[in-house]
Amino acid sequence: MEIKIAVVDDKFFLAKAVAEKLSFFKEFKLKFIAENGKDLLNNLETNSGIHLILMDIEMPVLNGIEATILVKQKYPQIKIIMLTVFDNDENIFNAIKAGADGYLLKETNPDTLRKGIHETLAGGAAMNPSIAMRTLKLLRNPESVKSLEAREDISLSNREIEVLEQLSKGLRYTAIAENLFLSPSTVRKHIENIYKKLQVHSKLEAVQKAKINNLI
Amino acid sequence: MEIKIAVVDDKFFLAKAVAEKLSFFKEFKLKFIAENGKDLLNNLETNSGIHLILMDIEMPVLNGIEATILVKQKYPQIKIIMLTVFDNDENIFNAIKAGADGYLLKETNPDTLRKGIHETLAGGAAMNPSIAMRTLKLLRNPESVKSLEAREDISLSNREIEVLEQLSKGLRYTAIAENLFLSPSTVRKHIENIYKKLQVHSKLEAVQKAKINNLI
DNA sequence: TGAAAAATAGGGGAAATGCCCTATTTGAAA
DNA sequence: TTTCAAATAGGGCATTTCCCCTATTTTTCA
Repeated sequence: MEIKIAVVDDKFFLAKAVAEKLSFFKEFKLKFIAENGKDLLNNLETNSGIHLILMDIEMPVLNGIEATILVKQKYPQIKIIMLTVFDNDENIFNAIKAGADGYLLKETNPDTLRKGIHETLAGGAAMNPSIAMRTLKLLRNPESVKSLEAREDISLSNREIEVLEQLSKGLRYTAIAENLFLSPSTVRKHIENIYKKLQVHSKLEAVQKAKINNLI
Repeated sequence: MEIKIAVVDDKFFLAKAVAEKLSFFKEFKLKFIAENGKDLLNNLETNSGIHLILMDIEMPVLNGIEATILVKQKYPQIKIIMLTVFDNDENIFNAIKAGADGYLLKETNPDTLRKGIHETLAGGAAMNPSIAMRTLKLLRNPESVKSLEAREDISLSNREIEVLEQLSKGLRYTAIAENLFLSPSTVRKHIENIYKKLQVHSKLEAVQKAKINNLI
């Protein structure tokens, strides 16, 4: 069966790149490219039978989140996969709330995109693993959802996040050192640095701040 | 690098099937197969350096959810992928809350399993699309989550809850004493009692358990 | 009213934490 | 290729926490 697809993106070259990825597979029929949400809605009125939309988020006139809400309202049968360069929590969460059926990054290779489309049409959700992990963290931490706007710009190293994760379970420095094959001194050092970056002064405060910012 | 894996499943033939899937790939080293959560924990004590656990859910003695909580508490660096035949919302949600890094179905083919393991070790989450869709629905519907929460029967006095609330903000005993017009000794005493009731041994654990059980 | 539970208060000691200090190695970026 | 951030490791010390112990007063409720 021929799968009818629409692409929504205001950046011409990016839309072109997506179109090319689709063209590798003969089961996909690209029906149109819309420049923004408004343009998409207009096209949908004349162009019936679209199965799936690949939607960018950042767009003028009507952005991808708003467009998703409107499309799902009017044509709930149409599947929507967000396809964007950005993967911040706020975008991910808003897209999910808006009713998106998947969330992939632009860098996704043609084969993964193809697989994602088929899975989505089969009733599943297409997500790349790092985004899947973000959704799991959001689910674990209802608090973090409430404060999406109040995020600070905190950059911890991978090692620091590992240590913080251990800390968050209530482990002592010695236990953390054993788990990560480090000396307790190193663990202490990492924790000192974490405290400075987060501007806190105890385990508990560190863990809470980390959770609000979806670091762990 | 060699990836050290443990499999946990009480059904011998199913465990065998998973082991065989892993054996197709030379980067995986199956360190042991445990029959249940208890057996897993025993094995982990002598067998250090495990990178990832493939865990069944339905098991006698200590099920996959409980085992995940305990493993993550003691060895947060170990990644856990649930590998089960059932995919009801309650299992999925509880597994995520317990700290699972992924959720795949037993029917998963060797190649997908391999990909999932690598993605998980790279910090992503392995999920099959139908399960990803379930998590999206859970995120959209915070209400649906509430009914799934597994709560223990813990009864704290009002005063204890007050103290716990202060504790959860990261305050020291002396600060809590001042806020509640108590002597530090009394605060200490309350906290001791709280720890006994919650069966924990530190501020952080107490606060987490209290949150899970909606006490604060 | 009498017993039980909760709240109050304190002592003491071992362990853990938080915060200074220095120092080497390594890997990435400029 | 140099320079800088990150990761590693350790010493020292004041403070805090955690876990025992006992003890009195207040509240609840059976």
